Amino acid sequence: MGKKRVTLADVARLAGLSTTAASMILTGRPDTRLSPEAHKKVHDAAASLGYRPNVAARALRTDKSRSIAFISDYVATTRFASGLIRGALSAAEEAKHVMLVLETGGEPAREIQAVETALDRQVDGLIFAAMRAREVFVPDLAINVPVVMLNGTSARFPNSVLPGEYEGGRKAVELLVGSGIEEDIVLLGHNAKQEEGLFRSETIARRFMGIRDAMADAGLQFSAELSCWNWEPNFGYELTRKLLKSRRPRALLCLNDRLAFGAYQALGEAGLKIPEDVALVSFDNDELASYLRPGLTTIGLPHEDMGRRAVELLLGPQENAQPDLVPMPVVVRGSLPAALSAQSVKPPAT
Amino acid sequence: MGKKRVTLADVARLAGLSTTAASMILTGRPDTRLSPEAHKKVHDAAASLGYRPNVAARALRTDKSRSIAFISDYVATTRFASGLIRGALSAAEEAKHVMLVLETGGEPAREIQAVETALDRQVDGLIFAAMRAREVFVPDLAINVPVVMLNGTSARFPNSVLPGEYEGGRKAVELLVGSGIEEDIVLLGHNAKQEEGLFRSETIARRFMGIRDAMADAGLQFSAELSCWNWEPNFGYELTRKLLKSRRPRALLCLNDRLAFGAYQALGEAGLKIPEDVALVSFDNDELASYLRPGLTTIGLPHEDMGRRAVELLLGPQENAQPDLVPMPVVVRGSLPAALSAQSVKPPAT
DNA sequence: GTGCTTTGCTAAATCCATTTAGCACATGCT
DNA sequence: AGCATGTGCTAAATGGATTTAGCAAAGCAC
Repeated sequence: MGKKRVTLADVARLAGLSTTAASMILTGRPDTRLSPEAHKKVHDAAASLGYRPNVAARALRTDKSRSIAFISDYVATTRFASGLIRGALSAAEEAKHVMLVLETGGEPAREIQAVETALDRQVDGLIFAAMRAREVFVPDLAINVPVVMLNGTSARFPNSVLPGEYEGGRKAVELLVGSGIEEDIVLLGHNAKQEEGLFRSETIARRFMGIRDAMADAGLQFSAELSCWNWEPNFGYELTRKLLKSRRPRALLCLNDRLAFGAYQALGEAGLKIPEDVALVSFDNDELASYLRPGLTTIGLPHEDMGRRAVELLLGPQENAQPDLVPMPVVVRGSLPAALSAQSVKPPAT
Repeated sequence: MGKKRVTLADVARLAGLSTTAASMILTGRPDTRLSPEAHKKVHDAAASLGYRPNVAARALRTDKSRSIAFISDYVATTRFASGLIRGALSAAEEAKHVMLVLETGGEPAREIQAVETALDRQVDGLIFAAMRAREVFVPDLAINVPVVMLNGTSARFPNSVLPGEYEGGRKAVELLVGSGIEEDIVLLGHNAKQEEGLFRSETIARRFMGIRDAMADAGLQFSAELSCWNWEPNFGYELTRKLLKSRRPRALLCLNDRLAFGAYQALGEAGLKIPEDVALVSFDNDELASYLRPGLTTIGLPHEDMGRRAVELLLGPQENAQPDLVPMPVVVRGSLPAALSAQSVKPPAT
């Protein structure tokens, strides 16, 4: 019936020592002067009783809970969030922390709620994750624990983890050039506001910069730039269809995989072969990209690495205050003319 | 500098009452005999100081933490997990609980770890979530809090939340029949072991039963059943391609959206029009299904509802001990000949 | 043997909210 | 007046760990 949990006092009693001694030994204090025999007795007692410390009691005393909060705007609209969460979760587990997940829907009231809830529970750190990389609103509350922005930035909290979009943009162009394509490349998904960093995402602006710089370095120009305000498959489809009425490009550089997916559909209908007639490169490494035939070559968003990195930063020494740029992996599949073989490739040296 | 947190004692002092009184008033005890003035004074004091109770202290005393643990095998391999998590998260928020998310990778050692970690933290309940509905291994530990199995079952813990696969299976067939298709229907993704419930998922067996029963009720038989051991796009593609060499079916009943996706590709290559030449119905309501053209009509897995339901069961009165079957929504898109218009439809009366 | 340091350990305070037991006074009844 | 009952509130114990302050015995120097 009433078998209560084993407490430190029980362990101490069995070991024939004080709770002080037991506590010091089990928490592994360094400067203690307790004898080796005492250590052994306490450890044995703890093991034989199956002692597990009461986390609430410990948190009450120490104000540390070995837990962190992952506060995100959306966890649903995700092929994104789950990667971030998974990476964070795994790093947290390694650091023997648990992770509270909170969702705010981007609503200020819920954001305040979430932060208060987290702080009430003595979390040792906060991660603010945004599903679209952007300047994130962080409620104006006194926060007395470390904060890391994940896939977003905040003026108040300089520590952030972002995808290395500039390099990613460059890589996409380099892939095209590297497979011998040097003319009639069309950019699919151009958006002036995004390029200026005004809409949705600052980091996308860097992706554009990388693309532009690499094009310039290769001495190339896009033969057309197709604009849309949203990067969904039907835009990719419509834009590509319209394009094909007047010309037939050698390659499409798509700003994400869903646009590329739409483009595949339009190319298929037009009877064009990928990559023989038209080659494609894209961004994100959506699950989608591996389902297409041929597989879509894409510069992946390193969500899992980012989540992991955020936790490491959070629990680490809290020094550097510049954004941590996580390299975007190059995932080579069949949508480019051969040269490289298939399979995923980690970011190369350069 | 050292502005500490406001404690209950501070509130009591400001209100000119004892901490006992403050505690009783703030926790909203029903049978208290404290005066209305006392109530007002305490509430005012708490508000003016911005008092927030220390959750650790409360948990220590009451053994309740207003938190639950969501223990899942995989959170990554997900278009699935995120729906479950999101639903659970939102129900937890409504119930003013927080949710710890733990991932085990299906490894027994980590499962034990996860349960211990959760219990150490005084969680008020455990949700064991499986990414594929199945009998789930639950570590053999003393668990003294409610447990709900989510998308899985366990002999030890009868409370579970599962998709209503039998009805879902029926609905898929009824959709085909309802749009006037009565012959030459091919089943894509048959798998004897799954149908017997021996492989991966028990609940899939019920999906098959629903399909078979509804076919029988309509007096129909499949003109072919294409088997494969894995429901990925390339299987759908290859099987459909092979099929098309010898015959041209009127409809494909696909066991999930990814198979259907593969079928779309093969049908497209063969120049067949959907739904005029070949109609499709499928299961899951993957994000994918909405990207296809025409959109894929599919019987959705109600992950979000399931997650939500699991939390409600967990925090509810703990009575019923039979599986809670959450209805699978019918999502009508363009892959069936008209009759019903577009858009998502909630499960109809029958 | 006196005085000082070191070694090995412990008593008691502390973190903060909840809860049990019960006090002091007022009211009602006879 | 005497006793029971009700009202409004509080002192103190409690939960389980960590941590501060410090005690007793042993070792050492001279």
